[in-house]
Amino acid sequence: MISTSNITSTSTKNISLVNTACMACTNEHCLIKKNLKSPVVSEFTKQRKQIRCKKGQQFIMEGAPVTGLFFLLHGKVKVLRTGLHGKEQIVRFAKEGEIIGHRGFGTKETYSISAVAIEDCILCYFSIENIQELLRVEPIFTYDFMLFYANELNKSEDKVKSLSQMTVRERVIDTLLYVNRKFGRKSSFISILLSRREYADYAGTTEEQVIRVLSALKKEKLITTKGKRIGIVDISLLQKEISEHNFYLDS
DNA sequence: CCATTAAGAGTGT
DNA sequence: ACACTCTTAATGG
Repeated sequence: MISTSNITSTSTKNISLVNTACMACTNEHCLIKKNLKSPVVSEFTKQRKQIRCKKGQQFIMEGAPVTGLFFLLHGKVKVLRTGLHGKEQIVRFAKEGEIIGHRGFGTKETYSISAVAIEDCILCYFSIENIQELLRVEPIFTYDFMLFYANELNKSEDKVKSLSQMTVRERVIDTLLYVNRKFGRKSSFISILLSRREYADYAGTTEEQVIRVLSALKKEKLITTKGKRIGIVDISLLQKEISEHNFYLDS
């Protein structure tokens, strides 16, 4: 679950931020950072624990008792649920500023999802007791939190729709647009490294299907590839292909 | 630095 | 889904 073992991060890109205080944090989208002007929230911040997580490391295990809530300070994470046949379904990807583990929170006493780092990560962690206390006493924060939940619910309903109504090709395209929107591009390639398998796990298909759709898109000059990297050439054509079916989602 | 090996991409059946 | 080839990344001398 929570990785206590934290090998001091070595070679990989300087993640040398040591105990970045919330005050100095640059994640403007973080719900805590956003509400720091509240003295209650600011005081609460002292309960924060910082956890480092290496690429590939799992820090939330589906089915394990809920202990707290994670805020992603740095890095990228995939959130997944193990399907009936042992297949993993990627529910969403997360980047800096996002909350992870919120679903096992409330009535549930175990996490309903797993979370694993797809890059070296730094996580901010708060125990469930601390968060609950904050939610009880600070309505401004609670309100933001509620908005966040409402939004999450929308997205997951949209995801269900896309999985059940789109063709494989459309789902792969939808996935490409989603990661492109979320992580952006760097020198004409989507700035995240995902295996074809991971694209498949998000799109709800198999690795082979993804590879085939990708090479078809490549032939049609809609995307380019270089190893694992994928670059979108004609984003509007891809969007069009999905929006024509009225399934273009902004999740 | 090069050579070996492992992992992942891509394709045909 | 499986088997196979090819490419690229990781490892170790």
